[in-house]
Amino acid sequence: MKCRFYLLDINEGRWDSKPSVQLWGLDQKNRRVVIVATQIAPYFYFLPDEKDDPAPIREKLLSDKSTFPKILSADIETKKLLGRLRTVLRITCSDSEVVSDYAKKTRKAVGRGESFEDDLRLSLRYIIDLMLTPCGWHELDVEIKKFDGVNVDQAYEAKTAPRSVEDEDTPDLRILAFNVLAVAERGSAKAERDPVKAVVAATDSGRMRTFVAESENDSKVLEDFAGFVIEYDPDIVVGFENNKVDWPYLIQRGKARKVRLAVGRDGSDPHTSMFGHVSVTGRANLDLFDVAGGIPEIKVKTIANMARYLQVPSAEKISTIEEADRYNLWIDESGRSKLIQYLRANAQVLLELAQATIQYPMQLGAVTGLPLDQVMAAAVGFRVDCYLVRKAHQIGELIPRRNEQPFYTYRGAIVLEPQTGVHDDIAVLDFSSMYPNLMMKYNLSPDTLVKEDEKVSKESVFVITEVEHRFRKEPAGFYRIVLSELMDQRAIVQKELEEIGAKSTRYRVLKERERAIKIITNACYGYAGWAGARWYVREVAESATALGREAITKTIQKAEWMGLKIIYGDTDSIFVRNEEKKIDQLRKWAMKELGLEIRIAHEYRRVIFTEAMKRYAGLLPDGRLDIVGLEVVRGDWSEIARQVQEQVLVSILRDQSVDKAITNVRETIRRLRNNEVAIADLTIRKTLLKPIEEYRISAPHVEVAKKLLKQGWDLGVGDVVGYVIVKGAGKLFQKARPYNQVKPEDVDVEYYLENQVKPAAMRILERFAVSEKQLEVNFPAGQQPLGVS
DNA sequence: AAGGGCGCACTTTTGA
DNA sequence: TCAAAAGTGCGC
Repeated sequence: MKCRFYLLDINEGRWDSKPSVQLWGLDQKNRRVVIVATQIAPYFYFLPDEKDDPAPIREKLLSDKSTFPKILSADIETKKLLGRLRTVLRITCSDSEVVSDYAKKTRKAVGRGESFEDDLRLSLRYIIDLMLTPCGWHELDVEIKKFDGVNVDQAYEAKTAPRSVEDEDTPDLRILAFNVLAVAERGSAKAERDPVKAVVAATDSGRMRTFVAESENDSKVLEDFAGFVIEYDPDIVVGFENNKVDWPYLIQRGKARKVRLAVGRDGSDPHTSMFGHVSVTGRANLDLFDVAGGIPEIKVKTIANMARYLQVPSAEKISTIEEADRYNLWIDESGRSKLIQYLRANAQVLLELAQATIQYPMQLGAVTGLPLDQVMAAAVGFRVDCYLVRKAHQIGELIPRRNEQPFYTYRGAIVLEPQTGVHDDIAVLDFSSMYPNLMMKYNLSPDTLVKEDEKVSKESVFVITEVEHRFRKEPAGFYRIVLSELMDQRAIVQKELEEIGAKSTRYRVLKERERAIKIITNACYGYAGWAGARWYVREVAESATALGREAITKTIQKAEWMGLKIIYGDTDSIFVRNEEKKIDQLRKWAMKELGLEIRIAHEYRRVIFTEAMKRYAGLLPDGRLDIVGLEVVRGDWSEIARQVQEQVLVSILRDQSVDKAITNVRETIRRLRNNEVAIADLTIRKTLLKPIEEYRISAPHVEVAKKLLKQGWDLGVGDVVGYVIVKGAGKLFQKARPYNQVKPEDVDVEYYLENQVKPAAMRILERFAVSEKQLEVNFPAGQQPLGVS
């Protein structure tokens, strides 16, 4: 019988002592299904040295039963290595576990030659071999089977290989959001010591369950929560930092209490898997923290900030309770109910956040080929990697291993010195997808790169000026193939988007697909220059930036020759006077001469530059401010400094009043001096970018982190440390305190005045001949003329 | 178990 | 006292 199913999760295992993969998903009747495929042959490729004949090697491997008892077959095939046809042995094994070991032993037995694709896991192997689409539909012939302990509506055994089919439907997925509460008198709760106090789960069917521990024994909470997951049987499980915090905590508590959290659809426990994420078999466990990570507008990644940014229905109901306050709330009866309310509100918001954002991970999964639960946990490089692995397989390219490579830096893009001051009516022009287009146009690719000593005719190659790298014009290189396909896909999506209404579900799906395609497209340049990439070729990235520099330089020359004054430029953009005719002419020229499309990214009614590159603020036609690079948009400045700078920018750009700006700054200074500014607005946040012990200097956030560690808090790489500067003698790092351990009267007001508020305000005001003295309250307000550009 | 790239501004510490 | 180094987070 036929089965059409939507692929939600995939895992590998053994079935009847054979390697197998399980495909978990939903069918068209919205039944939860699992399909077990056992007709799978794990394999790897062996590429003999060019001097060696593959046939005797084949015989040798097949006959050596003591070393290779699990080799099923060795077939001589033709594959490509960087575009060149090569004869390889495809060595098929009866067990996926031996693949990488056999690859090593083969290299040893033969003495020379290379192995390929022995590093691909069986589930990934299966996905790419059959071109399966995570979060997409598939069809195959199946036979109904009964599998013990598997909790689905229908289980099948695969009779044929599944094939991906076009289907616009998105099945009705059940979502469960959860969060876990554990408290400690001092510092972070530790799973080996502090039991779980409560778990709250909310479902998209409108159910909300609160499991509270009646005593120190949390066995029942764990059992009840697991029971609820199994009962509701969600397809998607979400939380916030659930990969790093909630699941690991529950898993460890489960071990301590000997309670099994058999929440997988096959009855298995949640377990840590690829990219440090937690996998729940048969479901997609998703961490909304990773989703927030992909939204740069959300500066401090918290549930509340994410909810506010996305404006989910319950965003207003959410509050924040500091981890440090939870213990005291818990031991008090009314505090406890407040805490439970907080958890419930969080769970509800998490659910809504999942509903609001789930399409993007789904589309990113479908585009890259990474399963839904892995795709957001994977860094950008690994998403590109997975996409390229699929495409390589498709065109018969051997997939190189990711290995440690020497690392070279190379020259990047051009940034222009800005014309300092205020400018009216400015257009920002940029090249659309500059690097991808240049990579395609000049066929920049690992397989088209001509080696230094190689002789080729001049006409057959592109020579990249300055860096002198050469790339064959024909045939199309790997990156050209991949990028063209991505660009084409995006164009198709964009065309359909234009045709359908903005309110339909389909529109939202396509919008997210477009975003996913764009992200992968734009990441290819960086990927090519990343030493950890499978297709790392410095020359490709180096040539792309060289061509980029050439393109923008030529454009600047042309613009200036046309009489268009350049105010500023960075990488692929130039800021010019908004003169429609000339801009139009420049666009036509760029299309013809450079083969690049120039678009007007946006227009500014006014824009202000300091002397610094990459820092400016512009007034958009609708009255909003576009603030770039300045303290306002930096997360490592106090809120008070950012606010004061934003007010200055608003006064100057929108109201065109320096006086008003000065008045605002004075008011902030007054509030500071009067201790009227909340500690939260004085907190400075910095991320720990490496292990504490590796820091060579004493920085404030590092010292505070050490202090917190001593107090029993868990802190490590990637965590953000919030601190406040207090009065006292010594270096700054000696005066930094954890933000929640500071009393208002201890704040070092002078520091905030001199090192936060004034510098942030003066950065802008000094352009208008305002002196620091004028910011002090006792100085009379004078008439300040607007600075001229 | 998990780095896309380089260019730049800016603050604070370090060490001569 | 001061330049260099360390460190962070941004722009594109």
